[in-house]
Amino acid sequence: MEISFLNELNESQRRAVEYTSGASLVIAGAGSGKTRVLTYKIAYLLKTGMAPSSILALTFTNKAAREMKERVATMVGEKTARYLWMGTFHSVFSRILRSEAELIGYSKNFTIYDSADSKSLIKSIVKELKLDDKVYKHGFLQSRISYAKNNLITPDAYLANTDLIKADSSSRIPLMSDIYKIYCNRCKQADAMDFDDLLLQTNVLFRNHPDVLQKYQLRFGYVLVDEYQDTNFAQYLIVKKLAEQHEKICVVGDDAQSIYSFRGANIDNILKFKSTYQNAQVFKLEQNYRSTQTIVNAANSLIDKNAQQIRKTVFSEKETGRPIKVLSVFTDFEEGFIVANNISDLRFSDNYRYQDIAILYRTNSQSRVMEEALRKQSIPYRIYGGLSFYQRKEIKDVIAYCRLVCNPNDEEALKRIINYPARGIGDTTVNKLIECAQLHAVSAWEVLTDMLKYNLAVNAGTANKLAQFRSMMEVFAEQVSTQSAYDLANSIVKVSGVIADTYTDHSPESMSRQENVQELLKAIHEFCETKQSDGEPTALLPDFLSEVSLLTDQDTDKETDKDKVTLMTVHAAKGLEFRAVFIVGMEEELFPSPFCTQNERELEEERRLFYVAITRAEELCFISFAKSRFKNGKTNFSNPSRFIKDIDEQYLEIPVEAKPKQARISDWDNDLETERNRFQHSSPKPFIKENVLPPAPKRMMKINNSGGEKIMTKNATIPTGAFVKHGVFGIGKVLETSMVNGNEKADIDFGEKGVKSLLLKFAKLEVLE
DNA sequence: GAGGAGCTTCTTTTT
DNA sequence: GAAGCTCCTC
Repeated sequence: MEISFLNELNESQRRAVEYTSGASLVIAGAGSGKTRVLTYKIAYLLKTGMAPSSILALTFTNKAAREMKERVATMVGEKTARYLWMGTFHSVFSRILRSEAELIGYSKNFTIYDSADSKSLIKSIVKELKLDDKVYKHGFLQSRISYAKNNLITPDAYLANTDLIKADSSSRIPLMSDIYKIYCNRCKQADAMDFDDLLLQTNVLFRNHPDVLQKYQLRFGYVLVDEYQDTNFAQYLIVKKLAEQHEKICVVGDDAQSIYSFRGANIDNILKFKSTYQNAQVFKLEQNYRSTQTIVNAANSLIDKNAQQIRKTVFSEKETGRPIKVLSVFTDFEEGFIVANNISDLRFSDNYRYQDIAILYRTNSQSRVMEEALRKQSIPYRIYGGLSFYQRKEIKDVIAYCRLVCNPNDEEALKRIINYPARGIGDTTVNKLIECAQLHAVSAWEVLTDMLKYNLAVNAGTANKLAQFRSMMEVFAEQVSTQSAYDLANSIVKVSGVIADTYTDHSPESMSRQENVQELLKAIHEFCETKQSDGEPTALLPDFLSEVSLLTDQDTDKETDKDKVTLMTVHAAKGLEFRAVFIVGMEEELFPSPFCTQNERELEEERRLFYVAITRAEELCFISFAKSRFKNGKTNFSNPSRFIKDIDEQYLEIPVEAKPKQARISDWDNDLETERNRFQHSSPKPFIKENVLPPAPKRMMKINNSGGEKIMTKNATIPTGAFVKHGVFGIGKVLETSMVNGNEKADIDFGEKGVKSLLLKFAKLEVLE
């Protein structure tokens, strides 16, 4: 059959698209047209006679799914495309779980706990068990539970696993397995699944109900998976089971862009695909259509340092392009300033629009300095990540009401709103309520429905308040199946008093809370309208909730954000591309993250992360590092990231003094001094002001600021014999002071670190009185 | 039980 | 620097 759109593909892309007779793995280098292959393959399957409802295409983000659906729709028509099973793992399988929920002991309207809900539940369990929350840290417990679920280890299997039990007792958390078990029971009791459950319970469903598995095996004639390198064991197994019979499966990914192991992603899934599917065909897409040769080659030279990888030769036939510019700066403030300057330059002399430019960083907390610098220079920007719309307090409050109305057993929702707005039901009462519920092995709501029966020990006044709350919720609950989602949500915010609570004053904060609540109502309204125009029955509140719980920040993207610079983490940037990219904060202790330098495997993942960052750039890439950075309330000194050295120098433009030599600390101090001199002389204007410095702690006298302006005073002279504190060398004793070219110099004994000669003008010293 | 002051801790990436 | 927590007062 001649299908004309295949001519729009290169040879290897075309071969990957046309192979549909068995399992296939498409290794798609960065920028090699991965999404193109997926969409064309789906179009090809449709053109060759497959029904759209037989095609299952799984992605990791809603955005990727939406974009792919749109692209398929332009090729085969919207009418066909809408019947495709296309979405994230979590959304597709939550849909399947809802229709099969009763089989595994959940109800159709089960709640999805987000990670804040999980965290809160874990905290209360630790508290109820009267454990020390400094030993049993909720973050660690949460990741441990997530790890277990991702690897399909049930609480019983956990208990039987001697390795895990040993690890827990050596981490001094021997009760970990109990917490895990209680956590699962509580979720079940609340009729709630957390994110990991959506995958775990799907596996449970398929394992315990072979007929159900078979139904879906027959339904899905072809399975496609995007970003396969990011799948975890639970996802791997779901996919494997679904494709077991026919092996009509195509996975697409790039092992070099595997950056989600912290979420359980297992790079082995892609590395060992060929042994899972014996007859699998492998296609490699190696031509990069995105970036200049320099950027591709630089990225190749970096990733070459990783041992774990599927070797491939990514190449570009675009122009050579300019080298990657390395910017060495003194402070994080200067970094922001320089980046902002460069952005203005690009805009005026190289004709870049703001939307062509992105600033990428390792951690969200780095966005603040960048933001300030951009604002000072009136550069429009848009920050992705951080606190998303659905994580704001007022939004979570309203959603919690909705959740409780749809699922009265939802304990986390109940805890959140039982006393919001304040109605005199305090912590003591809530604790009693939950304790009582645990005692009788029922949900907290169940206790509320019959406080006498369960012997809830509260006084009459409190009992009355609880009863009032209960009847309010019952009135809402009665309307769940009759009122539209919008009408019900509207009466909830009015009757519950949430709206009134946001109108208490006229502060900007409460104004913005009002706006947000209105915005949410608008979103529910739009949701109902869309369903209606699709000819579906009236959208109910549970319908809205099932969609909203899997939305993320990126999905609330407004199209009104036109010409703005993009600020995001490198993780969030995966899959995106920009003409110019600034990768900031390329420092040790930051990128690679100090949590990931323990072993080679983690370090390689960080290197892949840097690889992802570089390959976002089409034309220009800038890498910057600061020698000092304000972090967690204090200034830290750091060295350039080891990863900069991993890039072949021929693709870099490095300022002389920033050449990464063996960064010995004693050399570093000299570098700092050179740098400070350079900075003082070349800086266009001093933008580091006194007030950006952290306040000097009591009993300490500040000798110097960090560069721009001299604030040293005569009486700041250090007496011989005084003890001083230095950011890098620690505490030392002043041996001698002298004047060098009009500058005061001190010889200081730092003990193990040796005796250093420092110019007081430059060295950041605190005198310990 | 509510709300605020002051202390401590803790820092990664997210469907 | 910010969020979370505890303790204190009303």
